[in-house]
This record gives sequence, structure tokens and C-alpha cells, in this order.
Amino acid sequence: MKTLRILAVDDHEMTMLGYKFILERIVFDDYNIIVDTATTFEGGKEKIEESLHSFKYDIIFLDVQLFPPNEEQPKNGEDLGILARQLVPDTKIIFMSSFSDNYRINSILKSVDPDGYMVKTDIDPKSLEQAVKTVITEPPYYSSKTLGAIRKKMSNDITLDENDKKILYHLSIGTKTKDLEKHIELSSSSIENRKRHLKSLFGTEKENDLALILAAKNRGFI
Amino acid sequence: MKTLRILAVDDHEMTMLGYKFILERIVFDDYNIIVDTATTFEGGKEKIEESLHSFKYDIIFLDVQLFPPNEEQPKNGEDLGILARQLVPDTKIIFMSSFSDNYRINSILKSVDPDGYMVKTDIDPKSLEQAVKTVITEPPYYSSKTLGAIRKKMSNDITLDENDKKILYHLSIGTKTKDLEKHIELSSSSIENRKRHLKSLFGTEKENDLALILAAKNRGFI
DNA sequence: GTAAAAACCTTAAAAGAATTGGGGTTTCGC
DNA sequence: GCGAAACCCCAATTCTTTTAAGGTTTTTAC
Repeated sequence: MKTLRILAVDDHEMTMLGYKFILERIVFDDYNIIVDTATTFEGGKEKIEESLHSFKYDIIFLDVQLFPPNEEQPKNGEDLGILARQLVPDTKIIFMSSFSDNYRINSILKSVDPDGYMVKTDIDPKSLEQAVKTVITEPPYYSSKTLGAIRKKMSNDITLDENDKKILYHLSIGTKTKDLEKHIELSSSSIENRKRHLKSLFGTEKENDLALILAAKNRGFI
Repeated sequence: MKTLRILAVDDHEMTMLGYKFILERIVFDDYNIIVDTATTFEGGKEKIEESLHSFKYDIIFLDVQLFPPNEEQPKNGEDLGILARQLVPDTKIIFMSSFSDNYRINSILKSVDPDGYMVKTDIDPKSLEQAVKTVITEPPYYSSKTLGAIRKKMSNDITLDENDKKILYHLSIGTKTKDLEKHIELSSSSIENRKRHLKSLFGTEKENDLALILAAKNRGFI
């Protein structure tokens, strides 16, 4: 009987126990599934480093947000994912995230390219089992809401560069136009130009920023 | 007991009988599944138009290639998909295609945005059942190889415009550089410039076209 | 309602990127 | 070795984007 080793990292103790409970009860070929857990970036890092010299994990489940959003912590799940990719490139990485907004999903799929991505509201025993089996046999596994976001992106004929995406993102989280200069390496009039250009792309000419943001959301950019 | 109506269009009579056989045996809630079939663009079109005035199909399975590749037929499965979208916008469309190359997959996902896409080698009774259930409950459904292509696209930081894609595509099917002008609205020196630019993007500077094409394939563009 | 702040628009100059034509050299197929 | 195709370089042109400086309109706070 083979052993399938899983590491689950989530800052909520109870959530993680739930994962452990469900994952270890999965029946999958002749695998015996063992789940380790951690609740912090540091804890997860240690577990991975320890594993380097003995067994290596087959799968790592990673919560994207490893602490409440208000705390300005330096390292989140995305960083741990990137670290894990370097240390153990063969280990399958599955991200779990409570936000299903397209901007973050797209950005993670681009920066880490995980073997799986699950929006938390899609997670249940069945989808967890499916995720484990899929990433082992024929990755990637994307949960239903993830696929919804991906579909929007793939069917879109508008392509935006990084600056455009940043403008949309910052507008969507309430950054004022005059403060955009602080986050984007462009002059204020360039930013104004780009905003105008974006509004024409999304068919919201002469409308306000809210209309632009809603249109961009519908098209899967934020 | 509700009825789930499916139309399957494939130019190979026997293949289609196989689909019909399998699909009608799917057990799905309290649905009774009925499968109509067609083997040509015209046949499929008629079935859809007939359905307009009675029941409407819940799902249409469409082979992308409705005739041997050498025959220069005007209409293929993609066109039938676009037509179906217009006539019956609520009907779920699932494409089936034997080629799994990223260029075609990406182009279909963009132009028709089907509710499902299956690479033929991924098709078996289990995946067909999964496809039917998924597009009815929470589309989209993408088969395993499709997801592989999508993953490459999503994790890519290179964005190419239509002309670049066309250049890569035509090079990949063996078009000579000097003949590219016939397919692309650019001067020969622009095409040369773009080829140089592409080679630098893909890190194949000073190498030949084969190296470029292989790199572009690896990154999921063709 | 008013005054200040922010958003938005216009214009024109400058910088940057892409296209084009015309020249050339190198590589490939046979 | 020969011819064709591929590739390279350069300079002129055009198209796009950026920028600054000035303005008007809209929004916001009180």
C-alpha cells in the first residue's frame, strides 16, 4: 500500500481539521492518505523544509490568505506557493481562496500556476476528493467558480496590459484617480488617457468610473 | 419525469451512434435523455430550426470538423455553433474536436465560448456523463486536455496580437516566410520584424523557425 | 448653496514603437 | 555551385503613447 502525503495550510484551526478529516477518508486506489497541517506561513515553510530530507509531500493545499486581511503581514499563501515550487517542484500545489474575483484568480494562475485552484464556496468533500484525484492523475483541477472566471477570460477579445489592469483594480478597491499615480508608473495625464481608452473599450464612454468597473467585472477583469 | 433533449452532430455515422448509445444510458436525476443526431452542417441546422417550434434542445454536441480536412467545405462545426448560439441562446453547446492544439482551442473558446469543450481522446462514457451533468448544473465543462491548454494560456505572461498568432500558426503548418504576405496584411519586412520580435520574446534569438515554433507550442500558442 | 477637491477634457509637443522599401549577406536544398 | 528562400540592417515614414499645461465640469463636505 502506497502513501499519499498531503500538507494543508490554513490559518483557521477548525477549517483545517475539517480538511484533514475529509482528506484522510478519501478512498483512492491503494493509497493511504496522510495529512499534515500548519496554520501559518512560517509553520508551513518549516513542514516543507523538514520534508525535504525524508518523504516529500505529494500535494500541498494552501489558503491564499493566511491571516486576516487588515493585518499587514509580509507573507501570504501565494508567497508560500512560490517558495514550495522552488523547494519541491514535483509537489502538486492546490490553492484555496475565499475571494472569487477574477483579478486575483488570474494573477495567481499567472504567478504560481498551481496544479489546482478552488474557490472556498466550491469546497466540499466531493470536490476535495475530485481535486486530489485529478491533480495526481491529470492536473490541473479548477473548481466550478474558478472555471467560470477562466471562461470569461478565455472568451474575451479585450487584452489589457499590466498598467490597465492595475488602474481597473485600484479603481475597483476605491483608490481615487488622483492617487493612482502613487501606484502606477505613469503621469496623471497618461492615466487619464488610459481611463478614457478603457471606457471606450468597455463601451462606457462618458460614464463614470462605477460603470467602467461594473463592465470590467462582467468581462472578468476584476 | 423530465426530458433532457440532446442533439449530437458528427460526420462519422458510427461515432455518433456510439455517443447516442452512451448518452441515452446516463442516469441523471429524474431526467429521461433523448438524443437526436445529424451528420452534416445542413442536417444539424435543420434539426435546430425544427426544434425552434416545438421543444428546444438542452444540449448540442458538435464535432468541430464536419468533413475530412482536405475537402474545402464552407461550413464547419464552429459555424454551426455560432448559428446555434443565435437561434437558441439558452441551449448548452459542447464542442468535440480531434485536434488538441492550443491555437484552435483558444480560437474556439474565444469565438463561440461554448459551455463545454472536449478533446476527442478525452471522451469516454464517464467524461460524457460528467460533461452533460456539468453543463446543465454549473457550466463550463472542459475535458482534461482542454484544461491543459487553458492552463498554459492562463499562466503565460506573453500576449500576442492577431498578426503574431497568425504568423506562428502559418509557420507551424509549414507556410513559407515569403508566402506569409498572402495571409497577413503586412509587408514582408514587417513580417520579418515581427518574426525577429517573436523570437526574442520566446528566447529563440538567432535560431531558426523550428525553434520558435517549438517554444511557442510549449507556451501554448499553437 | 457654496467653495474646494476631484474628475474630466483639450491641445500640442515629444518620445516611442511599428511599418515600409530598398538594399544587402547568409543559409538551405538539390 | 546555383538559385531560392531566409535573414539582417538601415533610414524614412507613420501611428501610438506619453507628457505638461491649461482649462471646464462634476462631486463632495459643510
